[in-house]
Amino acid sequence: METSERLIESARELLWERGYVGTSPKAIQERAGAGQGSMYHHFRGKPDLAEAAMRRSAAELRAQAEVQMSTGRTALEKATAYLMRERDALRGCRVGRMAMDPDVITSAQLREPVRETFDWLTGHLSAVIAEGIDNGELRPGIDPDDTAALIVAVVQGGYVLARAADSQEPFDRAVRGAVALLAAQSVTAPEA
Amino acid sequence: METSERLIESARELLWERGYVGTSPKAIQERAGAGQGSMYHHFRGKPDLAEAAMRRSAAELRAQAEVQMSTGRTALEKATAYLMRERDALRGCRVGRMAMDPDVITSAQLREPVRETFDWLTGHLSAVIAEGIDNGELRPGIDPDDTAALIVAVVQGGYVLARAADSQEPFDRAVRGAVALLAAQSVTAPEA
DNA sequence: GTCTATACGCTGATAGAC
DNA sequence: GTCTATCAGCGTATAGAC
Repeated sequence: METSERLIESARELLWERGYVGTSPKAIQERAGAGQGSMYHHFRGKPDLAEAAMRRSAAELRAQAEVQMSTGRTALEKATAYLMRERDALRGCRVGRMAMDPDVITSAQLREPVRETFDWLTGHLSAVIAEGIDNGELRPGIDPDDTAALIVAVVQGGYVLARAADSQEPFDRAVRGAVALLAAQSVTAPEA
Repeated sequence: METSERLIESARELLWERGYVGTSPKAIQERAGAGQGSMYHHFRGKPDLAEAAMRRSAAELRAQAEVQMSTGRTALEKATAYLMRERDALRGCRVGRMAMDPDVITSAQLREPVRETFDWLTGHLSAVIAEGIDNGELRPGIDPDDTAALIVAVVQGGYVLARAADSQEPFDRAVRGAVALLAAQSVTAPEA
């Protein structure tokens, strides 16, 4: 693999494990097996390399979400497929984690890929819900945008609970809780 | 205010703004108006001071949650009161934020107050839901533990969405989405 | 209790040789 | 493209005077 590739992949891993503030250029170089000069030849500095790494992780997340959201036939199946995808809750979300980093959130350059990703994700889920309502599959009482935000938030918040507990369990519970409440909105299941 | 108090309060603010990895002893001292020696006289080091600060924030969070969960009469009112409490979504949760910090999560000493807090919180919400089901107020189809985890996760995940978007809106949407789905579980509102 | 002095490795770069 | 200096400042303390 090329040096520039290895730097991006190393940055992706370290940003996932330690966040932006907790990741030093030196650590990235060591993991990539590259020297100082090499990194500064390919990238202007830490923010540039981090942006490249974050954009790649964001693209990966979108690709995965697209698979899940085209996995089911009904809106409920699609939303459930997104929620129930297997996730290592203790590792958390490569993209969502960045939102908690002070230096990412105060930099327009670094926040932008994060913003785009969640915008895209909630937008697509909202469309799925809206279609389900139009179909007559879901009760019209729920708001598509609110419900989409809820779904994405449950996953992101589930990571917080899992890491606090040092256990996958609260993540799985939160997701199951959301799936159960959504299922009750199906017109074919009038009772909870 | 005593020096030791000022150190704890400064640490609380900085941990909230910048996380554990992003907060240096020096920055805490400067904000507290205290010297190096002063801090190391009152605390053994950064982890000790951080633990004191986190335990105080955890106690504060529990006290607030107790107020909200005794605010309503019915289970639905209590859960809704917890969800709808006014929150500055862009600042996030003082306790939940710590769960994303690599040095907190890998230290038993620092993770413990975070674990306790979410344990306590989900436990109490679960009891509220269970009581609502026993009362006949809520449909018996939902699991109290799963639903409690969902409620806590929505709030924590809402912070992620808000910070990613640099806007309060997605947080409010996620919370409203959760409130709407919960309300549909009330036996007095058979339809969504 | 608080202060200043000292220490050593790390952070995030730049410069210039190869 | 990659490597090895070199750098000023920060991070996280410890020691000892006052």
